[in-house]
Amino acid sequence: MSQQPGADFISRVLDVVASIPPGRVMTYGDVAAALGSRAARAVGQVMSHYGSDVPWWRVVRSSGHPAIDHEARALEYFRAEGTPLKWSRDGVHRVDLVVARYDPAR
DNA sequence: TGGGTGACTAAGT
DNA sequence: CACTTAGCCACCC
Repeated sequence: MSQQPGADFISRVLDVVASIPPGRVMTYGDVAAALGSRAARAVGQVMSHYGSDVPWWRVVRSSGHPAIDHEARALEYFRAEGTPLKWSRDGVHRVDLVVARYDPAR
């Protein structure tokens, strides 16, 4: 009990994402885990509908790829924030999770 | 109440 | 690492 007013799944997801510092990233699974759930997909759903008010680019997939169909937009933020990046031969960019992964509990 | 959807993840190839 | 298949969870109609 003791859930704060309006503290439903959506509000908590947005709160966690907003807590990610610049230059760092979290995976969808990590955000879900921070909420005590495994609903990585549900996190993505929330981002797609409510992510416009939070740094959604700081949430990436387990492989370090940014949100599907938003890679180009995310790249601009990554470069501006100095997020550690790695590149594939085709010019496909991806976050270096080894360096940039952020754990709110640590 | 039940079924479909998706800005996902893990495991196998 | 890339692609494919199956499993998951919360949301919406």
